[in-house]
Amino acid sequence: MIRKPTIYDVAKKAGVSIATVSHVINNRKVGKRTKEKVLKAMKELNYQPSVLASALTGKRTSTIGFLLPDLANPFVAEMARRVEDRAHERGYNLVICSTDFDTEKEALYVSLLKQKRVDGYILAGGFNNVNVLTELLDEQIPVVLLAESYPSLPVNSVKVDDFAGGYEVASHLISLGHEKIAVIAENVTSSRERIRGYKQALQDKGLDVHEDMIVVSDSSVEDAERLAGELLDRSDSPTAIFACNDILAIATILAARKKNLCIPQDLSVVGFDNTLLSRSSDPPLTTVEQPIQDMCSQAIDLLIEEIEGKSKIKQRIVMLPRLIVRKSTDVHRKNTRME
Amino acid sequence: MIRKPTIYDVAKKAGVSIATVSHVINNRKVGKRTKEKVLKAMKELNYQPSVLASALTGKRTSTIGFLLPDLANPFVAEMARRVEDRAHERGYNLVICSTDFDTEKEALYVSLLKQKRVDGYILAGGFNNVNVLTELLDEQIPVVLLAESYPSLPVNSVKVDDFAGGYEVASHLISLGHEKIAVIAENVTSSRERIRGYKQALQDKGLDVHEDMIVVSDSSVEDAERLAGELLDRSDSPTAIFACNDILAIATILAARKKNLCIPQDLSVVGFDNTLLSRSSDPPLTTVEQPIQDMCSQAIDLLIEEIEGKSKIKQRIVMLPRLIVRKSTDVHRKNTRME
DNA sequence: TTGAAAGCGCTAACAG
DNA sequence: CTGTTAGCGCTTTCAA
Repeated sequence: MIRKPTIYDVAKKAGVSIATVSHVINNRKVGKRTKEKVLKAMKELNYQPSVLASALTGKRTSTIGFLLPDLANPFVAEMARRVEDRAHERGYNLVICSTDFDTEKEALYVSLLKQKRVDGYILAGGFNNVNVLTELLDEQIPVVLLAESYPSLPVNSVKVDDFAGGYEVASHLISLGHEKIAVIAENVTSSRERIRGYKQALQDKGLDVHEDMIVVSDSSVEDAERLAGELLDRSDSPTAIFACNDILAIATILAARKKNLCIPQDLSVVGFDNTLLSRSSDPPLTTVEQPIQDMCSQAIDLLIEEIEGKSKIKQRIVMLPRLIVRKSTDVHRKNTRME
Repeated sequence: MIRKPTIYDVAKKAGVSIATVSHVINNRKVGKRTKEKVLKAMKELNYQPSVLASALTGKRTSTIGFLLPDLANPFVAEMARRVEDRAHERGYNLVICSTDFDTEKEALYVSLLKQKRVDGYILAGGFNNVNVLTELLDEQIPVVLLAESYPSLPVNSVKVDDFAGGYEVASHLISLGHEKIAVIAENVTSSRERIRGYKQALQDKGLDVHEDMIVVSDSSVEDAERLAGELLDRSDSPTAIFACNDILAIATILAARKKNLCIPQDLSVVGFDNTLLSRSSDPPLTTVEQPIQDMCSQAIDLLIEEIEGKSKIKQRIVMLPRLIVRKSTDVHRKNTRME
């Protein structure tokens, strides 16, 4: 393997010192003529500066650590894509780590990324390890939370108003005449917020909240399908189910299909996230759209401001979600399932 | 920001030289007692070696560059997840770049990753820039192609037998009585192979191949939907459509739905990849399963063997796909659309 | 404007 | 077994 050209090679070829080459790399004041010589030498040698070496002297690595629960989840994958796009636009690379909501993995990956000296972190969608987060904050390492937030911690975050989302979903269902509305949630903050919104809507409309109508899944399709099935088997089964994300909603539909229930006639189902899944499912899913693109750009922008030291004030950005009504919800028809 | 402890700090605290510390880090022969002292010092200081510094002296960065077409594609996202898992198991991180099949982005990202000295590359699913690939190979940088291959180049690759997949799909459709079978493809090698298989099956069954029944999309849902629509508008419209991936198949279904065609009664549709989409769609999609997990582990393992210099013989691994028949295909009923 | 030289944190001979 | 020391490729004073 042939050795890559270094700054010394360029310097020699251009007949200048390495300091001068360094100056042109970082385009500082250099004589026009010398600059040209250096540029020419760089081109001829096909020289590419080593990020490692320059980072070692204190400069940035231009890479961002992106921790997320599971890349295989379409909503998460789409976030990743948007984050990546913005990061690249700004000149940063992304190293991605799926944590599966596992606090140990979270700690492990952060530790690894620290050794690689990433410039900052985006923690997305359900980062559970508060210790690690606090540590990062204490060490003044740039962090922004995406699609979640820790109200008690001074940390940048970007998310939708999950409470409002939950509220809208429940209101929609109630306006359709549903009263027995179950919820399938995940064990993450955003789900909890959505549930809060759901409860608030019920109360505002004078309906009772039944805690046993709220179940928490481990985020897998299988588990959600099982839970939905159980819900539907109850004597007092719900006429509508609010799934806290589209995958859970799809699982719910699969469960209902197994029991020969028609959607939306026998059961209304609402998802969350407006992923590709919600358009392709049968029937197309009523769901809640998050402004993913904006959220992700903002998150990266916030992070980079902090990395580049341009701002020190922490921000909590909350965007508004939007209910998208498709075919999986309909008016509740009394007696429909009384045969 | 407090300075992170370095090897010098550990050495001083343990009362030994930095060389000794280095030895215990890379666990080489060190006296039991001294080793303990060093370990203790490291723990107390919460010391973490700098990957940058050690990489600068010639060691690995333990990070792999992963170029893929688009993370937002569910099949690609799932590959990414599997690759990531295996990479982490083996102690490597992944930096991910979506190229959108754009040769310039491909070149740009590889160039950036070179500057960061990643140890090797996984190029997935449609890497078009042969120059860049050749360059990598010439520089003896470890590379493995995932879900694609360049038969003419000496490079490791792992993929399914796309030809066989296409052959199986077409055979399935033909056995159902279809004769006018269209194809919606992407402009990538795997699609071309699948088309070859499709053509072979037609020929083997004594059917004519009509090139105008094969259309190529730009991989977006919108474009595929448009193309499918056009196909269905033809006077001599197909009774079955083979979409070269599940997203294209979903788009086809959407297009058919718009024209009030029932699937599979009026039109059979087959996808490829067996993503979550194919299970959740309506009707559930007949599709071809790729052994993603195996492919991805193998790809990483191959790459790491090469990185760690354990093997120099290039391999081309081809796995067998499996047709999964669901509800989107049915026997062709003559006259169905003759009203 | 340009250059000499001292690091950045670690590894790897080479000595002892 | 442990320590000394010369780099790895680049940035950055400080002089010239």
